[in-house]
Amino acid sequence: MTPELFIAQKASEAIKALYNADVDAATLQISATRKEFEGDFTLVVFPLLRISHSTPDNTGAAIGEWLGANVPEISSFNVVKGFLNICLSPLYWNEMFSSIASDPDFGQLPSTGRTVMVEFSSPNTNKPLHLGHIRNNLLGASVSDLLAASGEKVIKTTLVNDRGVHICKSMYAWQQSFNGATPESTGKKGDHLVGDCYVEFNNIYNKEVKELMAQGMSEDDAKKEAPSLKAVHEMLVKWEQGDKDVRELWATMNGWVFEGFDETYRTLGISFDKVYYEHDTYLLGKELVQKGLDCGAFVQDPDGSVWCDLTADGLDRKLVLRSDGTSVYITQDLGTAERRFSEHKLDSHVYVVGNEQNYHFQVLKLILKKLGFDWADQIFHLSYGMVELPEGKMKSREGTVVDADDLIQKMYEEAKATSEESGKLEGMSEEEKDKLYHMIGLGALKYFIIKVDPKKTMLFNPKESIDFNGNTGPFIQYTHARIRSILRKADEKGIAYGAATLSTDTELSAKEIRLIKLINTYPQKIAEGAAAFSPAVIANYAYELAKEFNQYYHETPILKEENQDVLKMRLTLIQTLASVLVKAMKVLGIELPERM
RNA sequence: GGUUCCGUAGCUCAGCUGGAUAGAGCAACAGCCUUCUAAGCUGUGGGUCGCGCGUUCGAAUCGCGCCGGAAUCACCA
Repeated sequence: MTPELFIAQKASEAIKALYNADVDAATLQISATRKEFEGDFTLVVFPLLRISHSTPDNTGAAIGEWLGANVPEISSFNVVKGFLNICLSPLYWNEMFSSIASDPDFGQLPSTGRTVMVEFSSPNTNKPLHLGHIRNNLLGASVSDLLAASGEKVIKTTLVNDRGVHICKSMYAWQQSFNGATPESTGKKGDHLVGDCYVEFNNIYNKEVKELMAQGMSEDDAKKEAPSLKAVHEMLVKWEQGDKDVRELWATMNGWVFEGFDETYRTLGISFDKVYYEHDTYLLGKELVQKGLDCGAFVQDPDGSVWCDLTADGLDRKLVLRSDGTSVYITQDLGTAERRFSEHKLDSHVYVVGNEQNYHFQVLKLILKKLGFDWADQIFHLSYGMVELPEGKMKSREGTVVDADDLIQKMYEEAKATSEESGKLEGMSEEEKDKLYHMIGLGALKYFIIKVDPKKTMLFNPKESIDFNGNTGPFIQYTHARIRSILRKADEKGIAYGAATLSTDTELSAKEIRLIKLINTYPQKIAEGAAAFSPAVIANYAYELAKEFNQYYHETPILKEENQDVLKMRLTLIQTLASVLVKAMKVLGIELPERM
């Protein structure tokens, strides 16, 4: 039980005894006492005045006195302007601390028995990953871990958009201008090579359009009549017909991209439990169109196209089947959702997709509801904002796109430079150092992105590289390294510590109680973060924890302590702190080093 | 025009299930390494929480209306 709940229950009893009124403990407002006042938790008494028919001060004092007299865990209280500040006894904190320290599963919430699928990443196979994809991937991976920590069974998945015009464009350009180039022959990562093809296609196309216009064609016509575009559409038709040559090239080039993506995923520490490919799923959903017509949710126009009318919900009419009988994007999404819920017996499904698709998901949910699926309400669109540069949006046309691989490499190099400058890594092997630089570089990048509320547009300034000081990943990594360093020294001296060594009457300082209180809120933070699908909650919590430790570190020379009980308590405290930091950062996909 | 989201210090961001004097980091300035790691710590300056009205004992937080910004509203995905 949390201390807040404990106090609320006791306060509820107090109100019953004093005023003979029944108040639900859950409705009482208990919060951590602000630093400048004395106390651990504060009960706001204003809402109780209607019951007490007295002044805030008198009501607070009356409840405080009752609590002091009847609850042994409450050692003292004071009332300031309608706020009842309550101090819990040292024994209470000692016992709480010891129970946290001895619980290896602390922070893992009990199983809910629910299964939730998280779809994220879902890349197109014509371009390498960029900064926007990184935000998607990091959010998806960490929200998955967050949900798992909150007791859900999580299935991580991605839907690879491996078919369509975009990949045909790359294929066409490759045939025209790349003379059989392969990742091996060029030494290029596969996704980058295919990305170059895509860029090349646009060059070819634009040149053709210009030429046609020079011959007197209007811009609109030229854009439609460019031979390269026609060739690409032919290619797409051939692909749909299963043409052997086209399919072969398609498979080869997609293969290159997948190899490239895999490498980036591996570096980022990202994996999936199940991968869907669009060429397998793009025909799904057509039977739902019939179902919609049958139940009257959809209507068919004279030209044969099928629509869902959402004007009553403040939206527009939405096409679900073209007049030629082929399906559109949303048709497929309807079908895949239905299949996933039935195949995996899902209780819920989270889609990590950028906010440019807010409308799409709004429509998707509504249509599924109209089709009578009761799980439609269990679909959540984790919508995240764009990553912008100081000069605005990233634009591939202007070459301002921040490439994922480049950025990761840059972070590695900066971590290396900073580490070497500090000169603390003597005696570490080159291999270990290399691993550490990756850990720090990635830690900085991941934390930088995850600490921001997902739904907000965030700014990335490539010139002012990501910081390693302050509210950053490396700061938390550094904090962990410091703690491990102290514990190593304690081990060398043969000092035993850990939950089993604790004695319950060891005196705790105010700072230590603060730390314990903060550690104790970790499970609540996990629950809160999971409910909001926001790993940012955990990131900012971890920072708070690390900062609190660093202050403690400076005012308390831990190893100089002579009282053995106090020494053990302190070592156990920082050990527990380190383990919570590790857990919290693991949710964010950030590793913590032993040294740095 | 419809829908959704954002607006907090010079900059990047927390805080938002209503509570006490709105917090961090960066940048600026001033201190602290013979001490368990200075990627740290301490201090100073910096705010009309976009604006207004309302609800309330109490509003950055909730409601309504403006203003500013973003995304989206394809027989594209």
